[in-house]
Amino acid sequence: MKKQPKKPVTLADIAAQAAVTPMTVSRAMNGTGYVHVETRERVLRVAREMNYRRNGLARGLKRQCTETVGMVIGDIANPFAAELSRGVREVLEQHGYSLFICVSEHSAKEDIQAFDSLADHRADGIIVATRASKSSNERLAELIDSGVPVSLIGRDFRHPHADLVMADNLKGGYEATSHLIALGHKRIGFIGISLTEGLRLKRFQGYLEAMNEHGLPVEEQLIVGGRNISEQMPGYSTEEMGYDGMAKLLQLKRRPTAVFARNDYTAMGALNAIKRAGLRIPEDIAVVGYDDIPLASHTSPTLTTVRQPTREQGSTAAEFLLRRIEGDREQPRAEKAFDCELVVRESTVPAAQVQSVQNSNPQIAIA
Amino acid sequence: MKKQPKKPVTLADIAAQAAVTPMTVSRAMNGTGYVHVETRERVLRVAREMNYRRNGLARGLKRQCTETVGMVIGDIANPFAAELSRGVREVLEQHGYSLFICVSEHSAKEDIQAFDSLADHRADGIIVATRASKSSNERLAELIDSGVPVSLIGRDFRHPHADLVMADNLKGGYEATSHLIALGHKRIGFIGISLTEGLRLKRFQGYLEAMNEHGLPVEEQLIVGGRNISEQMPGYSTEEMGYDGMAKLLQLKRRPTAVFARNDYTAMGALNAIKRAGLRIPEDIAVVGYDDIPLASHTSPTLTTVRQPTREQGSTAAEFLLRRIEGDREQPRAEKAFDCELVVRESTVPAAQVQSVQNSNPQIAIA
DNA sequence: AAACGGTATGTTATCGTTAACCTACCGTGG
DNA sequence: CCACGGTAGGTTAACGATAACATACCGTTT
Repeated sequence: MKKQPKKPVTLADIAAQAAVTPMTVSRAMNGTGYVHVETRERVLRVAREMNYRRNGLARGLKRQCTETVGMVIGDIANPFAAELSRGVREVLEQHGYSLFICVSEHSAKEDIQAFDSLADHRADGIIVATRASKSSNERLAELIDSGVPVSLIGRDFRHPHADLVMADNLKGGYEATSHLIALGHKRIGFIGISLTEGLRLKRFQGYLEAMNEHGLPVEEQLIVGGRNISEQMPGYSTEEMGYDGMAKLLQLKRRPTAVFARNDYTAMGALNAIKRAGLRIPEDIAVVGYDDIPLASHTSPTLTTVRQPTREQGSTAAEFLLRRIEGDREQPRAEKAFDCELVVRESTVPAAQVQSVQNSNPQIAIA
Repeated sequence: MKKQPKKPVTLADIAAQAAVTPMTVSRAMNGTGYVHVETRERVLRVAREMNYRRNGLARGLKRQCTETVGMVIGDIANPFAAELSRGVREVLEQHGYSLFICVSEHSAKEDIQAFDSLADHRADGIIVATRASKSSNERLAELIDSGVPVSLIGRDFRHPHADLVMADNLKGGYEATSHLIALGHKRIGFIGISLTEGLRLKRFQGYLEAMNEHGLPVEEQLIVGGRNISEQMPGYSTEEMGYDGMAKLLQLKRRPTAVFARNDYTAMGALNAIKRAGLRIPEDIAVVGYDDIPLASHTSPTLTTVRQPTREQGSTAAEFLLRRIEGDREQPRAEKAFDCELVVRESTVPAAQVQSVQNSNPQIAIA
């Protein structure tokens, strides 16, 4: 009895061996309908012996669902995206769905490819956590219009039938900047403006708002990006953006006394640039990051940053998506914005003083 | 003419609109067979108007291939895995395959779930880059036996019909340790032994070999793991392992003068523990990591580490897999081990002296 | 004894696409 | 004028699983 690995085993093969019809095998495998105990056991035994593996294509085709969800992220190495995906997976797993992740490397073209690929393979729904762009938004709208359930995370794009989860980054940026202002800083730089996003970046708008509200002038030369060569920007290259941007700021005649970076990687790059220049943090320059990635509490000095409830954003997006998959696909958009939380560490306040800052404002968390 | 997003558009729908048969539509969409130019254009126009999306399930079912490859990784946030996946994607994309990534969170159970999920959905092949375990190896063997092309990366498991790509970590561990020995260190610790892997970890064996070869005693108390609570170990928790392990070593009466960490995250944790203890690196304790993740050149001090050609491992695994998918699935195993390269930075040699170390051994790279 | 509901199967048709085969037309070269 | 090869398309039958329906047998209940 030689194995013939050429042709995969089908229900019909098992049925022949077990002297029943394929339908009975199907029932036995899925536990649906009536099957005599002995029959079921015989069928399952044969299936195991023949190393049967169900054909998800045929199954999905007939059942019109694959119990599969796709997630598109821009950078697989980004701890923020990683944490999102954990939240997503937690929820999906409880409901028996598999998660397939597609990486777009922050390119709009590959974003679209990922959408298409997932839609073609009839994922039951798609979670999108990449940066928005005109072309990808358009394709996304087509998908949603054609009935594919979609849930967006932190994506600046709204559609009446796509759910949306995000963090209140405007407020986060505002609080980060206010924290620096409260510490007495007046010349505060911003690192991480990119060409395509321009000024729409919410955490940057929060920075502007805080500056304006406290009557501080916003100097254009204190607002820097990276080299802006390409849009491709994995984690470690945003770190370069931070390094280069900080280097630019350090060359100014009147350099800033504090900087707010678009994310923690960028902030880490800035930390390095400052240290290379022989300056002290936070005494000479204070630094605030964004995201509170795990590494933020392990840099030296540890990094003051803004934490967004990352895993919760993932799990909420998944819950929204499942509700849409299993309910009405045309139901109105669900939307949820999570509050951010300032986490004060040594990059803005010397270790010894951290405690007192906390007491002055109970809103602030200390790590 | 209202849209009916309920039922997705099929070839038959387009055929009706364009006054041809579904077969002609199929030919027009795929560019196969003869189709009159005008017909093709009419068909394509109708398809676009109707927002047609091909059904990959039906297509895959009929064609017996999905042009899809699955990849299983243990930790999505691990830059090493990220870089592997980039290598994989590069190659797959050139050949028109999509990549779906499944994350197992370093759990054997979820490893198996990922395999099953990918096999069920009839991925044309699977790339596995998770840690080996008994149960997952068994399931993997079943899959391979049933004809699914599988390509393994850095996984200590061999099968006659599964290709294997890895780095020569034995040699890497040997060279890292030898480097420390050459610098005059005699008491060298190892951080990162885990309960399940035990002593099979190749880079640890390299450590042992180097110590023995140079006549240095291997002291059991210098070999530490982390808290070993769970097997789940994303990047930042291996960092904790490094911190905790180093803390243990620092409490010894006679502490080591150098440590070799199982990977860069672990090494970063060790760096932090040493700095917290007020000791200098490398003067008091030298540290070597493994993997050369992007952050390794941005820590302070920068991290001496062992670089493995990561992206190449990914692309080679993908090439092996494609060869198997498109050729004979029963072809004998291809196997390739990549050489590692010691990268000397400040955590073992003070910045000023790095140059001279390089000259004494042209094998060593300087970053 | 007929009717009924529960149990255990078998039959048929279909999901959407495409490989394989078949038909038919056209112009051209022998 | 016919055979032939190229072109343009249609027809049929799967791919593998399962929903929907049909069958058949049992033991009860009325």
